Amino acid sequence: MPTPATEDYLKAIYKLQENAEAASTNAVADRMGVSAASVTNMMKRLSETGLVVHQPYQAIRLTDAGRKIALEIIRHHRLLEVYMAEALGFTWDQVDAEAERLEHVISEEFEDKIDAMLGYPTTDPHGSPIPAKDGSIASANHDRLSDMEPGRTVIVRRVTDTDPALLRYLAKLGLRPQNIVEVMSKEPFDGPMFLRVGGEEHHVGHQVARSVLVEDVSPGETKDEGREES
Amino acid sequence: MPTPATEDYLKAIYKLQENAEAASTNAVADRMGVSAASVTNMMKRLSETGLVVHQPYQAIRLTDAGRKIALEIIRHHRLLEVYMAEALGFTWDQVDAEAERLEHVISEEFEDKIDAMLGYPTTDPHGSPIPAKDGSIASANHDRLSDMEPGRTVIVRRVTDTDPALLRYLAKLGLRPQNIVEVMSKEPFDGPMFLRVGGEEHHVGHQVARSVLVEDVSPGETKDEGREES
DNA sequence: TTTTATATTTAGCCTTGTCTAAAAAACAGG
DNA sequence: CCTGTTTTTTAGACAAGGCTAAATATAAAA
Repeated sequence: MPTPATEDYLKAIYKLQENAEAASTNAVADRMGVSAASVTNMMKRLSETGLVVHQPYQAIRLTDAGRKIALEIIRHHRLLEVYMAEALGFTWDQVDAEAERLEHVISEEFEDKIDAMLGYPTTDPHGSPIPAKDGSIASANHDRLSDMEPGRTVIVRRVTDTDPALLRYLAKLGLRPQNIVEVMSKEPFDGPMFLRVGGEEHHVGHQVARSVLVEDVSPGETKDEGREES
Repeated sequence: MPTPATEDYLKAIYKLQENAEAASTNAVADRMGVSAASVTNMMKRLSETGLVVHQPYQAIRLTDAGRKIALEIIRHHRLLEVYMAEALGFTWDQVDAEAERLEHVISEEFEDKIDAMLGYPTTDPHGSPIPAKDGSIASANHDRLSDMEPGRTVIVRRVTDTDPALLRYLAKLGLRPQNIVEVMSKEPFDGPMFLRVGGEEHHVGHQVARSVLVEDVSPGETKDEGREES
């Protein structure tokens, strides 16, 4: 049985890889809020137990065993988020912090009970996919709102930030999964975007728009043919 | 913020004191499943942080600060037990083990939300009182079923064991809080009791009957006047 | 290609929580 | 009041996780 610390490291490495970033010692250290030396030390031990592969000075990779644990924890995390939002009335900015601690201690029965009670949800309140019990996970290839050109109409699919203040701001703007957004205009050099969301118009900064993933539903747009080279 | 281990020690000491037993090093070690040396070591540190008072070779006592933490954790534990039984469909033999881990990680918001959702319950599924937020706790002075004489009619108020197998056995017998029990007969020398519970008759051993706390409701019995010296 | 900057690892230390084995204190019986 | 038993504490070790400071690779720039 892995410790909470082990689970957190594996989760951090998984998320970096998922994000197509190299899981370097520093990247993991940043994400976890620990020193780089602590990461090196932990990687040595996780290598010995066969959860990661780490050659000195090279990127860290998860083994199948390591990935399995990471996905189990992410499953716990996201199911708990849905449960707390749906059943306990938590707001979407509160659920991450709470799930961060609960994810390490719930039993398989607990997981199964809330999963069934929620009707086997496939995404969490932020639109992130919930891994299945067998370790499979849906990987939607969404675009960033910040990359969308003026004139586009999109549906918000996912928000990739966990900062409660940012999430409250996004909720106020209506930038939540399933909501429709029209891109009115966009300033160059990573300037703000001008958006229409549910009848209201807002200017939002580039950093904010970067954390909002969307699906293009503009008239004439065919699914899955957006950014290929042609 | 106390660690889970600290919380567990304080809880164990609290329960011993509640049970009118001296919280000796050995008693705590037994209850926690650790060595006596570990307890001595931990008590030294908890003394330094002002959570217990421990003079070498003497019984351990909780300070006000220590008792406060113990009661907060017990509150978490019992609220979680009620919640899991009521809202998630766990059986009363499963809730203790699960709550044992969750009690250390839920936030105040989580606690408040389930408390409200449950309608501010005052006892857990085993009949144990739930401490209030201010640290007060109802102390009912119940008798042990094993001490009741033939002819008595009692109501089960509480079960003081957490072993799942025992709890399933008690449930099958109908020995659950609020159920009415008639003591038909009782063998001497800690022998078995013959009981009538909800139309059925059962022979139960002394150890089992000891863990069932009851309130005497026999005709002519006046409340709170049972075992005084007269 | 040499220098400089950045990333990573090593070395050494710390705290928490646990253990076993040995020493010491307390208790009980005669 | 001495002696054997039980309880408790001390001493010393260990594993998990974390840190800082110093050493060493690697990458970037001149």
